[in-house]
Amino acid sequence: MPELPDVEVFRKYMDATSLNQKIEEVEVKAERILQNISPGELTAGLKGNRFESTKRYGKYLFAHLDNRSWLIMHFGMTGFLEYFKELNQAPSHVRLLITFTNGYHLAYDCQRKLGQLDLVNSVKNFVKQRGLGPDVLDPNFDFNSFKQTLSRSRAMIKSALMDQERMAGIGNIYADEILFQAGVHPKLKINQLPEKRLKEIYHQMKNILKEAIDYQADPSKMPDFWLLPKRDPGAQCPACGGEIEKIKVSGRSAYLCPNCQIK
DNA sequence: ACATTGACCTGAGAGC
DNA sequence: TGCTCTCAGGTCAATG
Repeated sequence: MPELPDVEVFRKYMDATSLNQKIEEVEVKAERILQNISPGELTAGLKGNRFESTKRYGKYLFAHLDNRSWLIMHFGMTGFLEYFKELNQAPSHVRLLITFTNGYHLAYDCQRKLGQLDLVNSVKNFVKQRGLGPDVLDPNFDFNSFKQTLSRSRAMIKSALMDQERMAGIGNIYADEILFQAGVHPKLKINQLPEKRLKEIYHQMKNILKEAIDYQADPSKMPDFWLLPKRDPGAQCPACGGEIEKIKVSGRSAYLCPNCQIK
């Protein structure tokens, strides 16, 4: 679930629900989610404070507190946020439960516990220390920067798109969508791609991610010509009607149309 | 440099 | 119904 578009949707959700309310209670239900902080420290850092604003960088969500520190959220494979009133409405795998003084709760749910939570003082330092590349939707990340970060690389294009140190935000399924729309086979090496193809990938990358946000990152709202809602071997290619194929690329499942995405 | 594999975790869904 | 198996949208480390 949580690639750049999903995280952007979570960010907006948090803005719409959880800002400017005093945090009354904090419950850490899975210590393993915490990065460099103890449950006590996290609780102390949140309690009595309010979230004032949010920020997203790649697949990370940051919530600014009025004590000037930032709650960092990464969602792993299965994370999401849920705001609700009654505890019996809580989702199934709550790992952090925040209760506001208005009686509502904000839950960070993460079934597989592969997400991460932390508290830091500076987003800039965090991004730097993590070695994250530019956020893919940053307007400053233009075609030249894109080309630059790929230059002289012999990596497979799909791996490069997903490499958070090159550029931050793209994960397995949006990489597949981008390459499908660009008509590029995921295993092609970067140095096998002429500039024209790279331009097409760049263009699709920006558009697909923006549009996915408009669709609330919900596959059921995405257009018929997208591959994403049809990730299923044997499904029909929305472009040519051929059979969608599933292969492994850098250890992950890649879905593609062997007819439309030539090697 | 880059690909691959397995580990980290838990549970949904498929197949029997 | 219940059991077993496979797989999952991420990242990290070890290995070739």
